[in-house]
Amino acid sequence: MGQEADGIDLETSLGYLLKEASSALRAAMDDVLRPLGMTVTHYSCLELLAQRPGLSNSELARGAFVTRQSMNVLLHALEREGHVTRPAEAPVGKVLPTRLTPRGRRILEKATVAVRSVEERMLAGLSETERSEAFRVLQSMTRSLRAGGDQG
Amino acid sequence: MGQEADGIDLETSLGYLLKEASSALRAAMDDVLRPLGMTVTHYSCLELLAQRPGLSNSELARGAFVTRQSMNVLLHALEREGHVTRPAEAPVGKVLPTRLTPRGRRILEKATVAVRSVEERMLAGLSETERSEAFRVLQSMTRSLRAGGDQG
DNA sequence: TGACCCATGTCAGGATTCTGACATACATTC
DNA sequence: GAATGTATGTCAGAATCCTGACATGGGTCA
Repeated sequence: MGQEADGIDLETSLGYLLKEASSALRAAMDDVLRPLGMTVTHYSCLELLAQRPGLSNSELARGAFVTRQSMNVLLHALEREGHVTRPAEAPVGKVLPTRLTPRGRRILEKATVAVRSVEERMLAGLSETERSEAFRVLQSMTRSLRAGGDQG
Repeated sequence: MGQEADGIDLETSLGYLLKEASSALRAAMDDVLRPLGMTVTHYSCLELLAQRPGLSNSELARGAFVTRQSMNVLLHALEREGHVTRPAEAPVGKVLPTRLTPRGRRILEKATVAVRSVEERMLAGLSETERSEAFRVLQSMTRSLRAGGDQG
């Protein structure tokens, strides 16, 4: 009610609110990551590698929500800075498994502290049940959106 | 438990989930908007103008989560296509109030139908109480994130 | 009235990302 | 063993967006 055929009320739209929250999160993360010379994609890539060493370029791209090409240039930069290593030749197939260097692991630790503070600030004021509820709802939304994308 | 000082478990991170959901939503909206030759920012701008006619460039930028500069080039494009109109001179100050043309209103109606279908798909499987719960939680997150950003 | 501060619209430059395309490697099928 | 389909890494070009900067208009305060 209140939003007939004349438009979608942005004030009450969950889609708009989702974008708003995501935008605020990105901005907050960028703020705390900037002193470390890192960006959100930077951090995402490193964090993914810490949890699942040996990930390929394509897998990292999917995990960080960017294209293979973007992740490729990022990996080259990280390699140049000595934060990750990739074998010159693929052990099997074309996949070049990427791994963190000690230096990469070190800067990731700093970034993790910063990011965790942001996440805690975001969750401030929410009870434990509200957090798990939000978790389930967000998962449901993502699943439903992905399910429909295959029809085209 | 399970996510001590060695990192943030992306599988259980609400921040990561938020980004994932937002990314899926954007992809789904782009899919249904592409046949109309529109992008998400396009649509956001038109929808904002429909609800609050006379919005300025800067206000539209904030509402669509882009910079003034990006919104400026978008408005020029929309003006060239005859979807919006802006006075040649500012009635007061430097602000140029923007308004939808009948043609802009027409294409917005089509876009609204498409976007509404995406939003309904996203909300499928969620009860009414879950939706309002998600609404409150997302609002709380955004507010908390914004509150801390002013300290720098 | 004048100084100061903030917000706006706009221009130029650079950085980032994406779209499109290609060759290669593995798995599956016949 | 050959053909096909899928997935990967990479290159080139274009589109997009942002950072930095400038001049202008309005409000506040002395």
